[in-house]
Amino acid sequence: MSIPYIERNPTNDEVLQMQLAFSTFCDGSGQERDGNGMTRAGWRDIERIFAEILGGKANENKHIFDVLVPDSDNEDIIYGISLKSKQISRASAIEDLEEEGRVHMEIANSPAKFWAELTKAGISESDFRSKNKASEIGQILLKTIDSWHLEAKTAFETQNPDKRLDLNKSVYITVSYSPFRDGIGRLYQAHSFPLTFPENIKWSYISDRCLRGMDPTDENKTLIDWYGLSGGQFKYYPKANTANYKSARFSLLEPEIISIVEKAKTYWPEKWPE
DNA sequence: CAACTGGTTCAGCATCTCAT
DNA sequence: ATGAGATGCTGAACCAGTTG
Repeated sequence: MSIPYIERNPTNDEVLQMQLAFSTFCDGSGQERDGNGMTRAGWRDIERIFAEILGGKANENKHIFDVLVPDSDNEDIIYGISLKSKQISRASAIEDLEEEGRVHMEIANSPAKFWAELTKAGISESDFRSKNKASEIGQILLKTIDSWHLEAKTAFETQNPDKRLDLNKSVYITVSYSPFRDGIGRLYQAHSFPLTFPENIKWSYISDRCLRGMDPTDENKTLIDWYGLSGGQFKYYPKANTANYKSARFSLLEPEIISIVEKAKTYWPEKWPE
């Protein structure tokens, strides 16, 4: 039995499991409020869903890898999953993911870490402000992110000496979803991508604040934005149809909303003081 | 709608405080 | 004086909002 999103596309049944699992969080228990009493799964909920369905476990501690999944044949081989979720603002953008659409990932928000590496390489903020060394900076950003993965691997293998964390098959998984639309609700879709970035990204400043890397397979399309002076967001926009694996699109079912009190009464009908 | 900025939460760490 | 718990700060993680 191979692992969906890491070694193959999920089956129809596995997408159905995901649809139903996501839908449970609409009953009032999800972390995100979603109008008319509904809720929906927030990032922690999503980590748990993937951990359970893929047979792994969720870290829930803001580490690089949110979920760790053992290989189905050899439980000493572990794959890391870095999970991202993103509402795509344009209403029909979720449909566009089949063709030209791109997935939106916020890989990191840690200006301090990036700048530490840049400083080591002799690059200063004034270089950024004067729009110099674009490709040099871009390379270092990518290398920095790469080093986080290596650090995560080393840390894991130090703590679990008989296990191996396989970075080659570890992935980013992005859950993209549309805004709520009448009659449709929200549509969800998951895509998985390798941890490595493509080669030969061309970097240039597109404004005072943003260093941009263009997609080598389409020189007109943005692949990476880095806002080095405002929050340090590193945003990654791979084309959705270049994903390694993906789910079908799915909507959510609307369960009964169960209040916390109702739930408590259900669990402990005799204990609940009326 | 692309380009940018903001808000919230929490871990991790440093510093403070106060009873012993 | 000391050390354990309280307090506070920073940065990293997230999602989303605003602007032209």
